[in-house]
Amino acid sequence: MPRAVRERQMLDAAVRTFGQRGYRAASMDEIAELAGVSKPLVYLYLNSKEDLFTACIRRESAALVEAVRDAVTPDAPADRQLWDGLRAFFAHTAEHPDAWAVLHSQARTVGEPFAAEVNVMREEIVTFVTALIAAAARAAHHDPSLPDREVAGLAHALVGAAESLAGWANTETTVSAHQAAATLMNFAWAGLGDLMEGRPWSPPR
Amino acid sequence: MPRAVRERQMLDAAVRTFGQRGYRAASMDEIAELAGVSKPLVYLYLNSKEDLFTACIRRESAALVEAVRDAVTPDAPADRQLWDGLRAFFAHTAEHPDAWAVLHSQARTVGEPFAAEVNVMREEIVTFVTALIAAAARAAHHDPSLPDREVAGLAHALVGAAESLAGWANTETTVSAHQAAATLMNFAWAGLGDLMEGRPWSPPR
Amino acid sequence: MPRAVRERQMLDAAVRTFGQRGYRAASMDEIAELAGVSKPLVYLYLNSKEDLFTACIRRESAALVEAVRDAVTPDAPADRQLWDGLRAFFAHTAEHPDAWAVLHSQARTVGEPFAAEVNVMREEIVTFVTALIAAAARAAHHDPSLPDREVAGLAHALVGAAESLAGWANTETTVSAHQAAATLMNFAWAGLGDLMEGRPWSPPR
Amino acid sequence: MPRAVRERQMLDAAVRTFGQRGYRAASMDEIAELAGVSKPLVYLYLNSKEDLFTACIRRESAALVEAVRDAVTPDAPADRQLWDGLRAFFAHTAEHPDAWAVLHSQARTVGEPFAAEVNVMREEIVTFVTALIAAAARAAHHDPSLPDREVAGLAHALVGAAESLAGWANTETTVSAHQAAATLMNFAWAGLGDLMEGRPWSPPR
DNA sequence: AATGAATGAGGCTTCATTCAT
DNA sequence: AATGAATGAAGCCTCATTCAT
Repeated sequence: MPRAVRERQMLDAAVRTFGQRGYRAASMDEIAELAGVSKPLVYLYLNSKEDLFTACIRRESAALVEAVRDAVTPDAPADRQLWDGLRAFFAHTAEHPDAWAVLHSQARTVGEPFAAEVNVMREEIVTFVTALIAAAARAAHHDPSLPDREVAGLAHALVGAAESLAGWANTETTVSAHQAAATLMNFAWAGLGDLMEGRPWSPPR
Repeated sequence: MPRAVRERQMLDAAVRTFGQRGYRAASMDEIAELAGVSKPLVYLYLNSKEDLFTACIRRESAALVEAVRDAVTPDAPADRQLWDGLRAFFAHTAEHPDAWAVLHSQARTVGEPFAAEVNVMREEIVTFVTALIAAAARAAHHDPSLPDREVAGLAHALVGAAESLAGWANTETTVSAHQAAATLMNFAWAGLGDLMEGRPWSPPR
Repeated sequence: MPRAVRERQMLDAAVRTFGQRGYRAASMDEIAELAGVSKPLVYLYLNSKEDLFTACIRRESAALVEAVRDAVTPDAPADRQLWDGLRAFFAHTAEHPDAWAVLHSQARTVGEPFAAEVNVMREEIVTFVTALIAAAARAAHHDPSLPDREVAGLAHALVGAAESLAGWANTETTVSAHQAAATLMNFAWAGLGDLMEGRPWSPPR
Repeated sequence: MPRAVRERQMLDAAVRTFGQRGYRAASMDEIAELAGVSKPLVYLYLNSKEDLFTACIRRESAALVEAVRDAVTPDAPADRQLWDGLRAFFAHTAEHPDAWAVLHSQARTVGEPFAAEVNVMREEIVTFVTALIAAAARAAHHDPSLPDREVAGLAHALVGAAESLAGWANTETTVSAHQAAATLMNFAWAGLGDLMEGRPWSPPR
């Protein structure tokens, strides 16, 4: 069996185990067994538990970013981009709950090297959202645009809300990616103030 | 030294260790040493690692809820209640970063009993926020108010955004509780749409 | 409360705990709690776990020997003495199962000092039975009596059978001390050979 | 070194250690060292202290039963079968004193699961002896044979006497298996009554 | 290309025992 | 006469990792 295939099997097993048990509680024994190979082979291909975990983070980070990026049309209006990206995000995390657990819950609780690894991706997304908000603000009004720090804070809030809703949507099995995205757009774009007045946000087109 | 005092020392040490290392990586040896007692005494007073962790969760949950509750004036307008509560929340999490790590990051990644323990508190807060939103909606417009599921989703998004910003404010040491709360009110109450148009939310009074 | 009374309570608790759990598995904590006193008091009165166990063995040895001795009439015929002694033995062990467990099962499995302690009593009984058999043999036939070694072996076999039956009678709750003693007299006095021929032993008088 | 060999070494060491120290006092460290392996290997092959002890009991039970069974000729007269079986029993227990200690002394004092384990074998032997006695009784006299309960009691007494004599023969190093068996046949078959009259049992053939 | 065999190190937990009052 | 507070030592068990084949 070619090396690339074996390696993918191992990563699959590792993501599943790390996602369900956590980094410390996951044992190399369990991962090797789930992958259907002997433990020494795991070490031969992936070096150590730390390296294996890092490999999981990298692969799943890339997959998630790619899923979101593929869904967004670069030149569309800001709320449209957000709407498309969020739907892709919720759909991907719902389809790969263990991968999402690795990225969101596990990697950030283990310690610096891994938290940093996952933050690379997170900041990438935050930067994307920051740019989106800034562009929309510039397009909408002429006056002094929002201060940078403020925009960064808003982007963080938006991303945090999305992450939180991803967990909620995974728990409440009746909530679809579409619904989660709609809720978040309402919340983030229209704002509670407008919603109170009966002015919800509505999907473009 | 009286039992109650010793017990508090142990819990302090445990919260700090669990918060920084995580449940699995924290060793009872380290906790005992940090508390300045021998390991058997920890077991005599707190039974087991699981019980110790549970005791940490309970104590810190109660402390956080109390801090928020004390800051909110029950009959004030909704946005005022939110504004006060958020400032208290960000202030408390900033002052007790290890406690916040235990509640937010660690407890939810270890397994069911602990996640459930912390979710009790979380749901308490979500319920409070849900009621706040629902009341504001009823007060503001005459039409049939927002559907329950929708309101719950909004509350989850708001709480999630707050949790996420707490982490951000802890990382970026220059962000104060006041600023974090202002950012979130802008985001959540005014909404990005209004912000784009130059209509930020401003603190009541 | 006078010291003698307290001490008896402690020994009662110790016999019960040692009998049920075994020497190693019994904890001083459990014994102290069962006795209704604090642990330091147990140490003040009885010095150490070893000493406590030794005290249990001595007390229960003496009680068992006394029960048997009191039941036997010194000048009665040999089989009558045996019959009376066995009934007393089975009755006592049935009434004090924990004490019997300490003497028979626990003390002999812990290690030399304790096994020796209980063997003092055992040899006392074996010696008594040996003398009984020897006397009976001398009284019955004129010729060269049985060799000493042989008589000692028989006494050991008899005592061993009795000990084993005591366990059996304690397990099978329907077997009374009287029945156990009758079974053993049949077995030991008449012998299987005679029993096969329909010549059982029958109680004197 | 192949697994089967290592496993036997471990069981040998375990039987010796458990037999001499008892279940609780025996440490896995000591067993591993005596077996010449590291502790984790013991756990890898035998799972836990409990499982290791159970494995010891099973192996030694089987060995003892096999030794006795191999020595008995199925269709021989009852006293001949008993005589052969007892010699094999005393010879085996004398050759494997630690194994005998595990089965007789240790396993029965630790707690239910183990006592039950060893009782399986014991009952097997008692059943065999019971059948032997019953057959002999039927063959010998025409009258209604002995009641079942009575026969079971006799078998228990016989087995108990044998067990006890095994300990005695192991202690008194000058007593051979042959002598022990002869003593017991005298005692059990002829009975003290006959012996008093100078009518000992004598070996068949 | 792959594995059966093996271990050093470390973690959770318990227990007999003492000290200061 | 009695105890609340405290610990050194030791035991069971698991795990990441390597070697020889």
